[in-house]
Amino acid sequence: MNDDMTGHNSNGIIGDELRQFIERFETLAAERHEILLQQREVMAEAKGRGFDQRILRKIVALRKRKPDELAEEEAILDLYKAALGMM
Amino acid sequence: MNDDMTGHNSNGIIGDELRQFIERFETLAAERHEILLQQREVMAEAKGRGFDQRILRKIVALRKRKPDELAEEEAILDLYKAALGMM
Amino acid sequence: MNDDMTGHNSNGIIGDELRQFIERFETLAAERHEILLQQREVMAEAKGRGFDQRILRKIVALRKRKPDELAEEEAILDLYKAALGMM
Amino acid sequence: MNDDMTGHNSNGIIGDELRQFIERFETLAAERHEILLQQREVMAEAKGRGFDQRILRKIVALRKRKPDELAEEEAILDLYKAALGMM
DNA sequence: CACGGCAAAAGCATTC
DNA sequence: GAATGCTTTTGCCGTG
Repeated sequence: MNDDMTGHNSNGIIGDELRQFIERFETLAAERHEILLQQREVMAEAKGRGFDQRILRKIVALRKRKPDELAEEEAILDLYKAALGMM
Repeated sequence: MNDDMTGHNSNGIIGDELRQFIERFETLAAERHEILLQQREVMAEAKGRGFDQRILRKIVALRKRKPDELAEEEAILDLYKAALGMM
Repeated sequence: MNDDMTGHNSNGIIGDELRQFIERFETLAAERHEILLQQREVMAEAKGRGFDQRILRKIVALRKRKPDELAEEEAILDLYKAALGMM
Repeated sequence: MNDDMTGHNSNGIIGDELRQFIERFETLAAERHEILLQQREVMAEAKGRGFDQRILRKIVALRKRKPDELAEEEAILDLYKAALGMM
């Protein structure tokens, strides 16, 4: 903004340090975004090969979860369904 | 599915309670949907009067963000100055 | 902004009409938000009665879907699981 | 689970292809997570240098929104004028 | 007018 | 308990 030496603005030593942290952070954010786009590409390619993207994501989510937690949730869901006469 | 005489497919007290929560939730969801339809009507009417729906939605979005942003902008400036030891 | 008669700003006839559409739309949006809050209350109450909110939402989602679509998706999911040796 | 000799739990060509898409996706997800950790390191380092993490994140968010908003603001103004027949 | 893609909202879990 | 990031859902739009 200006180049005075008062330190009362973002061009002082403190400001420079702050700026560096922010820029490092933003660079990493950009990389993350880049990878996100690559993930979309993978999904698009899979779709092009005839797979159902929605279900692929379900599979990925399933693989990430602990088997016993998964079983637990299934059990409760069945319980509720039974209570509602949905089975 | 069962042989109780309540006329509901729920099984037992728990099932009834569960069903009530779900039905209340679904009723509210239906109301929300109803209002959504009214919003579409407003948009359709505006369109009939020669306005561009896309633009209207942008204006609404902008108006919504504006107050937040003003407040945020102010807050951030103060925080920023504090972080730089300017206060 | 001003009260001239050029029609070149948002206080002319056209501007008034535009404003009315926007305000009607925003009012409806506020109502929708209000109902959303009520839905959250229902869920909170159910949780207080010992039900699992996450699974309640799953039930609601299940009830909304067409049975045959549901079966179809289940089938594909099982197919993929089998292909991956997850069963 | 099966008796093929590939050393994979996949069943058949389709399973292999499916597995590849999923693993590529998961690898990218892991990379994304890795970068997230690096972002946290940057923040931690900044904190160690006396900056307030909450403020830093706000600044980043503000910087991110700014360009978008400027562009949008401009666009909306033009659209708005067009909608009002001012062009 | 249905359908799929895309953008925005909301729910959920996690982290600080 | 506030805030961040991720996932899922929702709503909108263009195309066939």
